[in-house]
Amino acid sequence: MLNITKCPECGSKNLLINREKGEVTCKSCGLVVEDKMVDHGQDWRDFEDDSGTSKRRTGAPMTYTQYDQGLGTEVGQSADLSKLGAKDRNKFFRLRKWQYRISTAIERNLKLALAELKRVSSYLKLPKSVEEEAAMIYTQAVQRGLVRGRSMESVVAGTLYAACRRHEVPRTLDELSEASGIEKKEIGRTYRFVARELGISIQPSNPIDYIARFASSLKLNPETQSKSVEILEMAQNKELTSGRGPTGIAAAALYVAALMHGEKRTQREVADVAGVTEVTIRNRYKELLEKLKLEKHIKKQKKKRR
DNA sequence: AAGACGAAAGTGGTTGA
DNA sequence: TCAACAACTTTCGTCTT
Repeated sequence: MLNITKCPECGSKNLLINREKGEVTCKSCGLVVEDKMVDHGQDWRDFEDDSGTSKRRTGAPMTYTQYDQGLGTEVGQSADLSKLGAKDRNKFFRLRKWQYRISTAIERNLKLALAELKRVSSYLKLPKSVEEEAAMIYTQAVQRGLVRGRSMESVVAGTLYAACRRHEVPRTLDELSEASGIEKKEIGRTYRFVARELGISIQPSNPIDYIARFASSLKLNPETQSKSVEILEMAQNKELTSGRGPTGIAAAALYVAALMHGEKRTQREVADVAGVTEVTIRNRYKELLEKLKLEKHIKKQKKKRR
């Protein structure tokens, strides 16, 4: 299982193996090479923070991407209906009607939603474990009636966003938006709502989590990549990262690292892959330089004329 | 000519009264 | 519910390479 050494997509040997998440990701092109080593039996970490009612999972592994998790029941067909008296027959019909109403409302929704979920997930090349988690969250959301008043698609997008964050493979709201066709702010809204209602605790996403993906779409060297991670860690120690958009910081760190390693990328290039503007990069970049005293590493001459 | 820089005004979201 | 606020964007003029 772990004898993969090369990315089948781009041939790079620069693979990132994450045993905890059970994934092998290509750092060069972002392809998820292998994600089948997941043990679904213990994939579910505590679903809520330590306080309060925990929904720790027990029992046999289930797959949430199957819309009824294989647990559906049905009131029987009308095979031996003739044996029943009129009263029983009425009861039978009533029961089946109820069963029909309950099951169709929830299950049909789930079926549709999970299809949409899979579509978006594969569009974004998300690992299976994320997809599973998103499906699980969505299922709970439906059962709690949280979808009411919201479009199914936006809730799907929101749960996917949440699942990505929990698995530390964050996608930006923009990417989710592009993949799902739902407006960014709508996704953010439903995401927050669902997260709050289900008591999912999600820490603010870490800029470092974005580095690998951004670096590979910019075709930067691994050294540059690890340099930018270093920069980010320093920045975090100096509390430069709080309150700032993680993508902006990640972009700036990448930009600086690229300069230091002579792999120059324009601000525009970096800005594009990170989904921020050049101005934001400049601001973060400026802060990084002065707060981290990195000036000496970059050839620079200051000249002011007016 | 393209990239980098910075000022100023505008936008959407969060927060606290 | 509303206003203040911070982060980020858009736009644009200027400087640098």
